[in-house]
Amino acid sequence: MAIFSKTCEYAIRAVFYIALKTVAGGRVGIKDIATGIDSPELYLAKILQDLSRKGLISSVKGPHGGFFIEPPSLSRPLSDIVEAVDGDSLFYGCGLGLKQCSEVNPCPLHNEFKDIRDRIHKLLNTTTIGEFNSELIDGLLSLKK
Amino acid sequence: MAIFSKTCEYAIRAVFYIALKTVAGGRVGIKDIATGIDSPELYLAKILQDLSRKGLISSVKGPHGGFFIEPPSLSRPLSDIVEAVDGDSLFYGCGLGLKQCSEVNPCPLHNEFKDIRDRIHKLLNTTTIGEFNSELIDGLLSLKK
DNA sequence: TTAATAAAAGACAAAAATATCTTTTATTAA
DNA sequence: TTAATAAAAGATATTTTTGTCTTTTATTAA
Repeated sequence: MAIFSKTCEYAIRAVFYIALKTVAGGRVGIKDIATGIDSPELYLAKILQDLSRKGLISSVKGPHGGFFIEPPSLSRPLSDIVEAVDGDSLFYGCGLGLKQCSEVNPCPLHNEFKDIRDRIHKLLNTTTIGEFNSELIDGLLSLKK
Repeated sequence: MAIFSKTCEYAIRAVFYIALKTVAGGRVGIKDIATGIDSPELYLAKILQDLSRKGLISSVKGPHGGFFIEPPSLSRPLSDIVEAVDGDSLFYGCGLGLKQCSEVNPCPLHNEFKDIRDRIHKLLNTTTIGEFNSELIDGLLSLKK
C-alpha cells in the first residue's frame, strides 16, 4: 500500500506541473500534463475536472485554452488536494480501521499512529502547491517515472 | 485513504486477537476471531490461511483445532505482518508513486516522506505481536468497531 | 457564422480489492 | 471406523479503483 491513492498521486503531480507551467501566466493542455507527469491522459482529465469543480485549479475551453492555477492558489497547502481526492481519513482515521477508535476507546496503535498522522498532516499543511516551482524549473525535481 | 489495506487491518487485528487468546496455550476458531475483531468471517479465513502459509501464525484442523501463535512469534514485529500482506511499498515507495524516485532523482516530497516512512517503519519494527496482550486482557484496548 | 480547438460530461470497460460459497482434507472423539 | 469438527483450497461474486471511449459544450480565430 502506498500513502496516497493512485488518483491522488496523479492529482498532486499534475497540480505541481500546472503550477510550474503557469507561473508565466500561460495555460497547459491535458496532453501536455499527462506526458509531463507520465499518467493516462483520459483518466487524468477526469481527475482535473474534479479539482477544477472544487476550485483548486482553473480551466478554459477552446483554442489556447487549458488548465492553469490562480496565483492565490499557489499558496494553498497540499492537504487541500489530498482532502479533495482521498478525503481526510489519512489525517484522522484509525490505523487499524476501527470506527470508534479514540482516546477513551483506543486501538493498540492509537497513540503511535496519532503521532504519525499528525506529522503527515503537518507536512501537507505546511507545504504549498507553488513552493517547488523554481526547483522544478531548474530540473532539480522530478514529476515522472 | 488509510495507511493499511483493509486486508492488512484485518490481519493485524486478528493476529493481536489470536495472540491474546493463545497466551494460555489454547486455540481459537475463525468464527471466534471474526466476531472478536468484527470482520467478515470467510474473508478473514483467507487472510489467515495466507499468514499461516507464511509461518506467522499456526493452525490445526479438526475438533479443538483452530489458530494459535507459537510463543517465539509473539516477539516478532508488526512489520512482518504488514510486509506479508501489503508488501514493503509503505516503507520504501515514493509518496508520489514515482518508480525512479531517489536521492539523485527526487520527487518534490522525497525528503519529507523519507522521514515519515522511516518513522512508520521504525514504529512497526519495534512493536511486537505480543506486547499488547496484558492491556488487551484488561480491556484497555479495543480490536473491534 | 463557421471551423477548429480543448475541456466537460456521461457512458462504458478492465483490473484490483474485498467478500462469499462450496468442496476437500486433516483431526478428534466416540 | 464413523461422525463430527474445523481449517484449507478452489471457484465465484461484488465493489471499488483505475482507465478508456464518445458526445457535448465553450471558446477562439478566420
